Amino acid sequence: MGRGPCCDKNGVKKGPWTPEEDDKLTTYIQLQGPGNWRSLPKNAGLQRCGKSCRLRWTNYLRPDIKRGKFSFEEEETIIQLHSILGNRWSAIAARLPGRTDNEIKNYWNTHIRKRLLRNGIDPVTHAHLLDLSSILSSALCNPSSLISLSTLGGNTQALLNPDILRLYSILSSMKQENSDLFLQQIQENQLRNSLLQNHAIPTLSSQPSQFQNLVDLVPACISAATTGPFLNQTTPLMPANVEGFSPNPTSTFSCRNSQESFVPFNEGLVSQPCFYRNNTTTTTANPTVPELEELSGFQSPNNGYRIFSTDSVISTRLTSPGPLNSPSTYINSSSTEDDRECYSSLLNQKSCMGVVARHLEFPPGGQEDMR
DNA sequence: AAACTCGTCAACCGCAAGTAC
DNA sequence: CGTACTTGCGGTTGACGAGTT
Repeated sequence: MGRGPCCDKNGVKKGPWTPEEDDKLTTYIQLQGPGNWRSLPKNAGLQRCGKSCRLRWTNYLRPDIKRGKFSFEEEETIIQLHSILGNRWSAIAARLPGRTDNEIKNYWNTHIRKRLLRNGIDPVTHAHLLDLSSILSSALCNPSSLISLSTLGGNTQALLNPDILRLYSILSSMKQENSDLFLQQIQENQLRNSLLQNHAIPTLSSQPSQFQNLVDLVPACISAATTGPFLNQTTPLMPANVEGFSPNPTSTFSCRNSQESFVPFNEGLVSQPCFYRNNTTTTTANPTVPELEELSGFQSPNNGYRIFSTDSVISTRLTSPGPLNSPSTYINSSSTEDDRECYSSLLNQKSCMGVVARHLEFPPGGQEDMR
C-alpha cells in the first residue's frame, strides 16, 4: 500500500528541540491531550511534524519518565529480558517503569553490550563460551532448537561427567516447553525484586528436596566443564561468612564426584533461590513473606507457584549486612563499572536456575500437569 | 592550542502493524 | 475487502562534549 510522507517536509523544523518548543508541546498535551499526532503541531503552534512531536513527548517530556543513571537492578533486568526478548526494546521498556525504549536501546548499545563483550559473552545470544549458561540458554531461550552436545565445546571430559549428562538430559526434555514460561518467571522475578526491599527472604533449607538435587548438580557440572570466568570471578566475591549472616549448612555444595568443595552461589548472601507456592500443598518457605497476590494483585497464570531465583542476590551482596529494605542494598550509580562487570558475568548462570529448579520439581507430564 | 578520536544520546528514518472509512 | 492514514517500533545518524595526541 502506498504511504505518503508523515508530514509536509517544507517548513518543518528538524533537529534538537528548544525549551520554547518543549513548553508549547507540554502545555498543549497537558491541556488537550495528544489527540491526533499529525494535527497536533498545527494546533499547538509548532513547526514540527507529528512524528517528531510524539517522539519528543514519549522519550523526553512525558512526566513519568525516570531520569538519571540506570540502577543495577534495572541493568540486571534489561540483560535478563534481552536474553529472552532480543532487541524488542519496547517490550523491555514495558517492564521497566519510567524508562523508554529509546533510552534502553541506547544504554544497551553504549554500556551493556560492550561490557558483555568484554566478559566474553555474546550480547546477541548471551552465550558464554563453554559454560553452563550457554547450555541453559540454548534450551531455555530457544526451546525450538535442539541442544547439541557440541554446545559443550567438544570438551569430552565434561561429557563423561554423569552430572553433566544428567543436566543435559533434563534440558533436552525441557526443550518442548514454551519459552513464555521463562519470560513469565522474569516478570515474577521483577515483582519479587521489589518485594525484597521490604520482606525477609526464605532460606534454602525449606525448599523441596528436588531443588537440593539441582544445587548438588550444578556446581559439579561447572567444575567438570571448568568454564570461563565464572569461578574465578565469584570466589573473591563470595566470602564464606558475612557478619550478620549465618550460612545455612544445607546450602553448602558438595561435589559428589570429587573431593573438591564449592562455594555455593548464595553463600554469604542475604537471599536464596526459593520455590514459593501459593497453594496448600507446599509450606510457604518463610511465613513472614506474604503471598504475591496479597501484595500486588498479581495472578500467576497456570502454575500456582513461585520461583525465586538468585537474581537480585548480588544486589544485596555489596553492602551486607545492611537491612534489605535499605536503599544501600542496591548497587547504585556510585558503584564502579568494575563492580557491575564482575556481577554481570554471573547473571546468565543465575537467571536460568529458577527454571531448571522448577523443572526438577515438576517435570513435563508429571505432578504439575496432573493438577 | 588545534586536531583528532571516542562516547553518549536525542532525534530521524523507513517499515510494518493497526485502525478507520 | 481494499485503501488511506496513524501509530509504534527498531536501526541508524549526527551533534556535541570530553578526553587524548
